[in-house]
Order: sequence, then structure tokens, then C-alpha cells
Amino acid sequence: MTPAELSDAVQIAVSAAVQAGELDAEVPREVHLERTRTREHGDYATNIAMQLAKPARKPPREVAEIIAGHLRRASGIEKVAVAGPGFLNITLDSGAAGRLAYQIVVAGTAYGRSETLRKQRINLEFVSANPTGPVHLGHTRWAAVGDSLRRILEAAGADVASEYYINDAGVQMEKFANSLLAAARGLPAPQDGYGGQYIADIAAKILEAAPHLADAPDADALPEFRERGHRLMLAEITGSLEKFGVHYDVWFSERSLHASGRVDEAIATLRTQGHVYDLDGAIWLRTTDFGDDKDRVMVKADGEKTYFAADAAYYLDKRSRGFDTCIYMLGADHHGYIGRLRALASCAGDDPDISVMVLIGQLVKLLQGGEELKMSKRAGTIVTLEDMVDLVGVDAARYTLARSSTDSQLVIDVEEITKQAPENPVYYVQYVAARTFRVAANARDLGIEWSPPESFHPELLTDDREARLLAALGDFPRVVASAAELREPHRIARYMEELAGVYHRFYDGCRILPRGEEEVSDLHRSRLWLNDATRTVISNGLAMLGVSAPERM
RNA sequence: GCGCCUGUAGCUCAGUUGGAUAGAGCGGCACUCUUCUAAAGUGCAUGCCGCAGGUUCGAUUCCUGCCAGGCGCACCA
Repeated sequence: MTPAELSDAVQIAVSAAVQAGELDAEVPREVHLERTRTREHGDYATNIAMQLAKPARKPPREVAEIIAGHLRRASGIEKVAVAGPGFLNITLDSGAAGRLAYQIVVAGTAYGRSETLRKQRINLEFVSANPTGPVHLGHTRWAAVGDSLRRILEAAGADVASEYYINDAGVQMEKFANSLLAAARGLPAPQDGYGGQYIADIAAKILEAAPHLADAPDADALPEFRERGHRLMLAEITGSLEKFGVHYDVWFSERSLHASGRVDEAIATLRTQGHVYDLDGAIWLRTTDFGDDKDRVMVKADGEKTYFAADAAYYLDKRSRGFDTCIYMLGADHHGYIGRLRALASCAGDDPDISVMVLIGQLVKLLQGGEELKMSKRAGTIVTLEDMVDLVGVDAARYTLARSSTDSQLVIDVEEITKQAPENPVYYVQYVAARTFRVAANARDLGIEWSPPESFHPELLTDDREARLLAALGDFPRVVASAAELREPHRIARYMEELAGVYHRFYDGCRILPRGEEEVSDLHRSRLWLNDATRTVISNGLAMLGVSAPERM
């Protein structure tokens, strides 16, 4: 029995009570069920009686007793107890509870997937680091969280396109080109330019590919350095992200917006919507009409288009491609963008509550010897995605970055990364994958046959640890759905850590395979089903985080 | 000054429509392997859930104020 089925059963019990005239209240559309902390409180608890107490004008415990009376008649329920201020503690019949394992195994990779976000077309933009330097640790957090979110949204049935916006127009590229040129000439990095070893490396690569640039006049060499440097840097970024398991559906160039005239078009479109005006020689968008702090310049007095103008064109482009919702994942240093992006959507005639969602993530703070290490491309003291992967590997890196809420700053001690690697919770979770695999492999070696459905006897799974495991496994679809709706991948990770603990305790207390001369029993076979179900959930969950489910560790 | 985020165990952090004795991992102490992987399990210790009010039968959760930390407030990108 799944939580959803139980939730329906409770609802039916409530309406039965209402129909019998015992309860004068509206039947709630949803029944909130939660897994209990201890088995003394049964498998699931609901606070429905306390919620209905007020409208029904009866004490909560009395309401609880009434509902319990009806709920006890439902099939698959062994016990209903009224506890505390009016909780209904429900214990499932072990046969009904155990059938969940069968459903999970049959569903396989589909278990946890849903239609919650069906038909929603979502554009998910993340990382979008300037192609003027490597992907640093701050971006890496977005790579891990963003890519996981893409997988989770898809699991919830949304139609998602992940996208990387390449800021390849503007002065940053010129600074980058100047820095490369300086490095190629053996000069120090220009004021306001980029330093760091990667600049010298790229400059050397360019000279290797195009030796004639060594003697070319600066004016001729500069564009070459810019274009070649851009290509090399972007290739490096793409490569790092690919190795990190991050896939993008679209790599979108800012330049292409300017080149195709879409920036001008966007300004014209917004002008016809009536939100554009001219002042002091500049062209403005009146974002203050929609709650922004101040109006935003789209074209400066010198005729240059601002970054925001390109943003506007990019937004309109996304909408024209049919996306209902555009998710922007930005660092905390960009939180001032929320207002203008939402206002931009309003100016374009959209409802920003639907079409724009800005996820602000706090920055990753690096400590080295108790001192904060600033991440700056200019200073050249960057810890990059590649650095972190080299230290701990893709799995641990992705998991570590994705397991915390993006609302909280992440403090990572550079020196502790390596040292703590074996203690990373990712191994605690992955160990479940390895254990479940080994158990099944050993069972096959012993010649145990458990795959036919008739070898599964859910009613034998009566141990508390089996009940806890079943309840935990049953939670997975709800966790995935809420992670998708709230755009919070860390919920998957936290759930899996909990599931891992529950499984380890089951493994420790409930012998799955026969010992020595012991005969193979139905209980062994049934526990193998539970083992398989756990492996299914753990691998599905790890896949959503882009982390492998190893067969051995 | 204004705005956003955060403040929970020694450390890193969970805790969504308010609920039962506030949790996990790591770290500390003490235990458990001749039998499925001990990267595990069991027990113990450590908490004015930043502070003060308010709403409520009930607040870590909601509201207000204050304190502390981070990050922003360009005709930069």
C-alpha cells in the first residue's frame, strides 16, 4: 500500500463519517500523512482530526475516534490508534505494506517519476559563466544543483530544456583578449585584466596553433586572440561540465542576439508595449511600473546596448520558443536581478509569477587554514570545478554541492576536502547500492530463485525494521514531487541519507540470505524483494543527483 | 539608509500547508564481525532552535522589532 492509497483511505473514512452524520465538516481535498518517527506511533500518522476539530466543533480526540472507527474497516490497515492531542496513528497490515516492494520492483526506473508537472515547458538556465576563465567552485555548485534540478523536473513530468548563456559580447571579452595578448608578449596582465596561469596556458596554445601571431602587430593579433581564446575557453568549460555529468540542451550565445538584430527587436517590441522611453540620450525601460527599484537603461547615451538589453532579448527569445517558465539560477551577488527580470516579464505582458523564477543561491565560501579564500578570476586564486573533481571525484563533488539548500552558504575547507572524502555522506548512500547489489549477486550464486511474483510473501515482512524500510521506500515519489515543485534538489539527497540509514539497520537486523546449511525460505525470498526495491529507489535517487550507484565499493 | 539570504549539537547542515520526546553525517567516549561488504550497526554525551514580543489549544516553523554574519543597491559586465 502506498502513502497515496492510504491517504485516499483516510479521506474515504472521513466522508463516511460525514455521511453517517457523525461529523459535520467538509471533506478535505488532501490528507496530510507523515511517516512516524518511532514505530510505537505506527507506520503513518495524520493530523486530520485536529484540522477538522474546529469546523466540526468537536474536541480533536473525539473527531479522531470517529474517523478511526471508519478507518479500521478499510482493508490493509491493521491498527488505528488515537494518540496525543488527536493524532491518528496508523499501522498497516504487513501484507498490504509489503506489496509496495513488489510495486517498486515492477516499476523499476519509473518508480518516483510522476506527472506532477506534466505539460509544463521549463527553460532552466544555470552556470552561464563568462567564457573568460575556467568554471570555478561557485559555478560548480550551480552545475551540480542545476543539472540535478533538470533531472528532477523531468522526473516530475516537466518538459525541460537546460541552457547555458554565453556572455561572449561586451568588454569582458576585450579584457580577456588583452590579457591573452599581454601574456603572449610576456608582459604582465593589464590593469583590470585577467591573471592566473590559465591565461598564460591559453596564450601559449594560441601561439602554438598560430605562430605568426607572435610577430603580428597588436591591432591584427588582438581579434585573433579574442576569437581563438574564446573558442579554447569555451571548449574547456564544455569539457569540464561534460566530465561533471552536466548536459546542456542549448548553448546560447549573447553575440547571436546582437548579430541577428534581436536586441533591437526586443527594444522595439517593448516600446510598442508602452514601457520604453528616452531620457538624456539614453533609452530606458520603465521597470518601476512593475516594482523594480529604478528604471533600467537599455541603450546608453553613447549608443552602446547594455547587458540588460540583451537580457531582455534573451528572455523574449525564450518565451518565443514556447517556454512557460524561465528559471534563472543566479548567485547571491545577482539577487538585485530579481526585480528587473520580473518587471521585464511584466513589461512584456507576462505574469512573472508564472513565467519567471529566479533561484538565488548563496555563495560557496572557501576556507584555507581558517582564512577565507576569495574566488576571483582576476586574482588568479581560483579553485575550479576541475580542482574539486581531482580532489574528491565527480560523485562526491556533486553530492556535496547538491545536498544543502542553496539558501545557505556553503563552507568548504579546501584542506578538508580530501581528508573528509571517505566520510562524505555520499558513501553512506552509495554503500547501500553496493550492498544491495552484492546481496542479490550472492543470492544468485546460492541458486536462490526469487523473481517470480509468487515467491514474494509480503505478509512475512513483519519485523519493525522491515516496516520502517517499506514506509521509507514509499515516501520516494512524494519526495521527488516536492523537490520538483519547490525546485530543491537537496531534498532528494537528504531523503536518501535517511533511507540509507533505514536500510543499513534492516540489513543489520534482518538476515536476508540463509546462513550455512539453512534452507531457503519464503522469508529469505521476500526479503530479497525488499532488497531489490531498495536498490531500485537508491539508484533512481542517485541518478537524479547525477551520482553513480556502484556495484561494489 | 534600503533590499535579499542566513543564525538549530564541538563542526558541516536537514527540519514545505504550525503538532507528539528537535534530527543526520562528521568529530568524542564505550561496545558489536568464524556466517549476506564493519565505508555498517548499537549505546552514551553535547542544544536558552540568535534575542524579545505577538498570534495559537500548540511556534524551530507564522507576524513584528532588535542583534549578528554574508551579498547587493551603475548610462559595469
